[in-house]
Amino acid sequence: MSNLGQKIRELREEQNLLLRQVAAHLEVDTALMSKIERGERKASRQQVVEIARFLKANEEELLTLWLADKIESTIVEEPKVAYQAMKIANKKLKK
Amino acid sequence: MSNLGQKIRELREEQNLLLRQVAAHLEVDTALMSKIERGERKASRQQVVEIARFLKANEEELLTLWLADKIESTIVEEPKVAYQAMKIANKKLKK
DNA sequence: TTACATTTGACAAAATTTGACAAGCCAAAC
DNA sequence: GTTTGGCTTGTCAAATTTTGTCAAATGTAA
Repeated sequence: MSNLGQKIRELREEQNLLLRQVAAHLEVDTALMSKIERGERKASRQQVVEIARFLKANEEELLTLWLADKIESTIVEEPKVAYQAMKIANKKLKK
Repeated sequence: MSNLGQKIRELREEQNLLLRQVAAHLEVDTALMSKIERGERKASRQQVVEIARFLKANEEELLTLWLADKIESTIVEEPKVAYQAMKIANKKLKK
């Protein structure tokens, strides 16, 4: 399960909401919502924003998890050089 | 200029090679090679491997720069949460 | 069994990426 | 000032990847 998906599921279950209800608010199929929670599909940025609103979560926090997922899926194929590449990217970030 | 592109250009110029010559070895258009060096197009993984061979460079080093470029382009749109997301991704990496 | 929530697989539609081609720019040589 | 050669740029079609739906399957509680 992805960082974001896990968080969404937690929030949703805490509030006793159904996948169907969250999906309805995003105007997407329930199946897609299921996939997003399980990390089988990535949510779009706009979807993350809407999910945050609907689940009364901190938007920035969800966006952080969403971006972390993206980074993870970028590096996962290159474990050998991932760490070093992260270091380089991080350096640029600080500028 | 991208991390990888800059490195490729340095290597190529050190060896007094023309874009056209490197392009020929990859069997791509010179224009594409130019774009790769300037970071306007991403090289494929296989292309990076071939470039390393042709320019007698360390393959792992070039792959590192190539991955760093990918990470950078992933995070650049979300500067606000990028640092924190990197931290999360990095944590996962260590496992 | 029924009813309902979630998951799965297959697929079409949509979006993004890739690379070629042609035309353009620039400097050096003539 | 024209030609030459290397590099760059814009555009576009093709290829690839991603997205989201639908139908069917699975799970689950009553």
